[in-house]
Amino acid sequence: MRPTPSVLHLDLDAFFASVEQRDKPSLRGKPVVVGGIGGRGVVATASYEAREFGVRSAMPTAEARRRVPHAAYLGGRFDAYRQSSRIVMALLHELSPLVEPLSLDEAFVDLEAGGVDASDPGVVEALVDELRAELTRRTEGLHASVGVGSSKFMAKVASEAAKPDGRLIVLAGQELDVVSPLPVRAVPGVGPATMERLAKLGIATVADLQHASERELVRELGSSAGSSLHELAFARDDRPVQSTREVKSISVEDTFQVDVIDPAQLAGIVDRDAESVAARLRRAGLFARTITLKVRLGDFTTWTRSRTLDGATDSTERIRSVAHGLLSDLELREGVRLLGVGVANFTQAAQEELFWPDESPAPVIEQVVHTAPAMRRRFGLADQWIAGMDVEHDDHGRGWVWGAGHGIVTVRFESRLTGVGPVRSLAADDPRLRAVGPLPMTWAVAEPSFTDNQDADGRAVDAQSADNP
DNA sequence: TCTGGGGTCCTAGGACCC
DNA sequence: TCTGGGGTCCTAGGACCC
Repeated sequence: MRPTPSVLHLDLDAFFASVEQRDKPSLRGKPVVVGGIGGRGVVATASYEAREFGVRSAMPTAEARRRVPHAAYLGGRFDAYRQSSRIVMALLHELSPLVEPLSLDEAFVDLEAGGVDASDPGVVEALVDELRAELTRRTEGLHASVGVGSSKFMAKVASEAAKPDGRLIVLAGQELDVVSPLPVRAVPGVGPATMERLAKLGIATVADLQHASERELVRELGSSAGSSLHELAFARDDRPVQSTREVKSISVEDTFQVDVIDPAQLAGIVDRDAESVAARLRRAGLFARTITLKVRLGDFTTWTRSRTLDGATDSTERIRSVAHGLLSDLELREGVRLLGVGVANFTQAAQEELFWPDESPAPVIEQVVHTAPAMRRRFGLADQWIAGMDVEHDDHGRGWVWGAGHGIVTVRFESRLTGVGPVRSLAADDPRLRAVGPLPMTWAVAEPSFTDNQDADGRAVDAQSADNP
């Protein structure tokens, strides 16, 4: 804990949904849900209008549709989110060289490292107000909540309390007043399972947590969670803001619209996943020793099987062959809901083994019928028009896909720079209609070059963005 | 209502070595 | 001969986060 509130946490409000409302004038003030829009999708972000109906992140989209049938359901445009995220991160870098992105829409900033006089509350208040106003200007209408405190924990708790579109600066000495009345669930790291265990001990609030002994917490939650929770209960937290973090793993997984039973089809999916993971590994200039296969069955039972090699590899063939070996060791009699391949245990240099041990050879796939939407998109087989995506028409200009099916695609022709535009239905194979990228922002931030990417590879944000659809 | 995809960190048990 | 303790590596699963 620092003697002054010099850690800042910024969180963009309803980020994905807000970008959609900014770029789609007809959706402003309306319920918008961004996430998986297939039968097995979940909500990534709901606009505040949708939240009024009880729609929440991680809720099955089917449930959201039941609650708000009239909301706009959009598949997400990660290029657009990344574009705005870069503007925000660049703005934060103007405050301090020490910025730690947690995701596209969240970051910590070390104000002390930026030379800010955090001992003067007036200085911090003015800085945060200017930051939020400038953020809204540069992103052309997004809003952020900002918390400032004497540690990462306090800053995060403060920004959460400030939501939406607010700011809270917790002065040194006020920490316990802010933290004590909170439910334990508000402490980062306390999820449903931990909350249940604490409830059994009669602990519901942070104040309750303060009265529990560290020994009791460690006995119930294990040494790591137990002692860290005991510290956080008193707002003690000395974790530094870290601008770079090493990537520890890379993975790809797909949930299928319908469970897959056909072994040849499963093998084909493992093939594609292994290829995609190997490509990302090479792009990052890394070599992996551990390869993991993940399988989820129809009843949600989840298995992972992994193998650690003597050497480190970035070879598609090697990863494919190990993943196939792991798959064939499983006895799959039921349908598979999810399949994925991951790599971990990285080194910076190849340490290829001279000989590969005998593994089950990768089966020859004659014909693979991919059912996952991501897979179909990759193959351009179907789902050409996904709700929410940016399109351009030779005659009607820029717009976005409102819906598609039965050979028809419905487009609303509008953009961030127009008013609410008209809706037109077109033939799905209209040659004058094509998918396009997001409209450039006036406040442009250069996309990180390939070299920059490698340098910044430590950051989870970059690892995530590498292969998003 | 029926549960995404990308990650990180932790735990526990077994193998193995000294 | 039975009995160690500590450290490291690997595997599997689980909790959590956005």
